[in-house]
Amino acid sequence: MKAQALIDALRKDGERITVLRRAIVQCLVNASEPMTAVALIAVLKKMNLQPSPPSVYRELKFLTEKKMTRTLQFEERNRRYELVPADHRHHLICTECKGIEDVVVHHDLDVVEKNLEQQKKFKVKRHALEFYGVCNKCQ
Amino acid sequence: MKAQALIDALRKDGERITVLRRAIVQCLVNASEPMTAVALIAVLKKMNLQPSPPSVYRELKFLTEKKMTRTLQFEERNRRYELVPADHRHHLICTECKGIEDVVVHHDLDVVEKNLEQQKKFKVKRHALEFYGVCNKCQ
DNA sequence: CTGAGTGCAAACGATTTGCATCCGG
DNA sequence: CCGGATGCAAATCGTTTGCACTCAG
Repeated sequence: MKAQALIDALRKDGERITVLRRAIVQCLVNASEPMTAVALIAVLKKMNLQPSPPSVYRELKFLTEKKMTRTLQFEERNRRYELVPADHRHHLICTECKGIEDVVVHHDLDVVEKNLEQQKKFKVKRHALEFYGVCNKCQ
Repeated sequence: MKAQALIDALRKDGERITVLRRAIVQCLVNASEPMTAVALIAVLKKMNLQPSPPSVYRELKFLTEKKMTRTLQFEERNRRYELVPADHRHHLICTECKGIEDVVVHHDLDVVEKNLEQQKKFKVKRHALEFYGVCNKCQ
């Protein structure tokens, strides 16, 4: 199981494995879309954990520093968190149901970035690309 | 002057032209990058206006409903606002100085969107594309 | 004159911080 | 045992709301 592998990796790094840490990793592995901290807290409550918000935020920060998760900011108030995906992902965001779908799209942005570096002298480190629209179900 | 044209358009729509409204439009016209409400309030203060934050937020909401401005959300806490640009813009965001530069890039995302609509049955309305990196000055 | 626009105070909601306590290794 | 992890309360901070007052047309 993926969650166990992540936990093992943390343990190997000498990090403590607490109940909350294990549960949060498990939630993120199960999540079908990048989660907000608020949603994560709700799920954890259903698992009979009563985590305080600060603990959850600190844990997410910890995992992000460990480069195990990353943060995303869409056009909404809350920050979202997801496990760092192996491949280069972008997102489809439904403006109706607010659902988020991951996609791997084939694009020419590498070329675009090279041009930007030459023409604008801007050193591109990464890019964010989101598509907003209406998902299959909501049409 | 661009600001005057926008004000005239509003007046033509039967909207009231207040001191604050005119000043905010002027600020956005002058702005070299999408502004946060907080930054906008600071600039307005320098113009000897003492707008209350709620008034500024309401005004920005009004202008956005009028489709004269639009909101942007980068990977930072605050929302940003900019006049709706005539052409299709994206942004270069410097992670050092936090500066934002507009760019018009030539890309193949139209094709990507068509593929998404066919393969994922996701009706794309728009996309957001930002490049994060280090600007010329900060390198 | 009349309703849109405004200021002020307070509410809101996500996130952070300080601090005392707890527990994994 | 010991330092990292946690809970709780409170602070932060951008943004929103309620309400009474003001001013543009």
